[in-house]
Amino acid sequence: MTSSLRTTRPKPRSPRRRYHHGDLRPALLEAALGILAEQGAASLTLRAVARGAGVSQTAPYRHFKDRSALIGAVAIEAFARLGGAIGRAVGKGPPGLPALERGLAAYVRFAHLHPAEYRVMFGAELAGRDDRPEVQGAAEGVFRILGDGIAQLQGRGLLGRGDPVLMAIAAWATVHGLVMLTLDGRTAVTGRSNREVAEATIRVLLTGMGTAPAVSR
Amino acid sequence: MTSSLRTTRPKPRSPRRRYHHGDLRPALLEAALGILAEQGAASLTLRAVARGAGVSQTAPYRHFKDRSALIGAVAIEAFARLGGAIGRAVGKGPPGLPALERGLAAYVRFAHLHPAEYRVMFGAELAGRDDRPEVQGAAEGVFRILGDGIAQLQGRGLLGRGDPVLMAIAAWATVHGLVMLTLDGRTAVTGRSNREVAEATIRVLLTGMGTAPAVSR
DNA sequence: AAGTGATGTTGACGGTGTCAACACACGGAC
DNA sequence: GTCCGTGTGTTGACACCGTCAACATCACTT
Repeated sequence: MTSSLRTTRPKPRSPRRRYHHGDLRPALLEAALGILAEQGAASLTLRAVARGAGVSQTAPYRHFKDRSALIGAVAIEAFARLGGAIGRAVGKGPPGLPALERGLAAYVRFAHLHPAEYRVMFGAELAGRDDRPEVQGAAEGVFRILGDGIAQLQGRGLLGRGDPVLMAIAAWATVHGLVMLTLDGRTAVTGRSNREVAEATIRVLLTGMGTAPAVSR
Repeated sequence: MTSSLRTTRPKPRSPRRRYHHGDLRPALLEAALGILAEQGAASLTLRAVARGAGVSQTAPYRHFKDRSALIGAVAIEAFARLGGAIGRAVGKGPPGLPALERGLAAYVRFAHLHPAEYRVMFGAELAGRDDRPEVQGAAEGVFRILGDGIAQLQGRGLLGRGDPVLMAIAAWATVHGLVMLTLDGRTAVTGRSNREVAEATIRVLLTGMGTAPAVSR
């Protein structure tokens, strides 16, 4: 439950090859991030992570129930960092609609900087599981930033009326789809750059939210 | 290259267990669709498809270079059906913006009706491969419907100005993200129904495209 | 009638997730 | 200080997967 990457290593007591690693869980998550960055999401295998931590292939089972639990832990960390990146982007600069735009751009930038991690966050392994509430919670944390911001802007009359939750979902769907299409190389054939595509898409979204009659509910 | 599901079986000559299947490729694709519908995309394995067609596990290699080629063939078929569904929805009813809205709704409906197939179309196996141009082509076919429609509506002054390609990408990204989030159950916690979510998102999108200053280019 | 190329099968290899049984080592109870 | 229990890591094994090489079958040409 504590998660978080290594901060202070407990006991590097003996110098060489000891039977117990002593700090395996963070080491596994670290190895997972390394694999994601260097080899991509497809190579994120339980055995590869164990190898990366210099440990036997079944050792991870002492810290993660199964492969998808490890994936989930990685996703939770990544969601937290994504939320941090968005929060920082929103914070530094003028408030209001520009802040919302900076937040959305930060979302897209994070995904483009860490494509493999983003794929893990929204990959098939974690899709549609009502177990693993912690992963859902981490995702909701990011979503809440968006929803709160939108509700606030609505209150100041800077966005159209309507259910802020539905509007937040629409915004999330837009940036998520944008990220997925660009990450998958689906927009490459059009000759437009990722930057152009992102700017145009966010502009359409902001325009739509600005004057949207949105929804009856 | 011929693809397409079984239309006329060539020779069911001998009644029982013959060495050569005689019509394997379509049978494999049929089996793949069955697995997708009944067990989901995760179970779409080469061996399972072979079992489904009642054939040895390596028989598919006579018709598909590797697993991802089979996946690609399934995706191509699915893209074609998606395009058909969109075209039909656009065709039946009044033209103009309502037609665009019907097309977008049909896109979302198709994905919700065939979630496993949609996951295959946009799954990690096919993501970001510049080989397999046929899959890219099939996806482009659907994209072109959208782009042409948007350009046409722009010409009639029913949509905002700007690069129609970028606007089409924005629209595609929005519905794709919408589909992904709902398919993955990510919007379930908000308590909003898929229908509500889809309608609100499409409304925001249409509003954004209607008056969007869009893009300099 | 011969044989040739396309189509299926058999057997095998390495890789993967996962489980059961075993080995080690740290910490508290006496 | 010794004993031992529990958490942590290892070994060995199983089933499943994608893939390849070698072999079997069969329809069609000549």
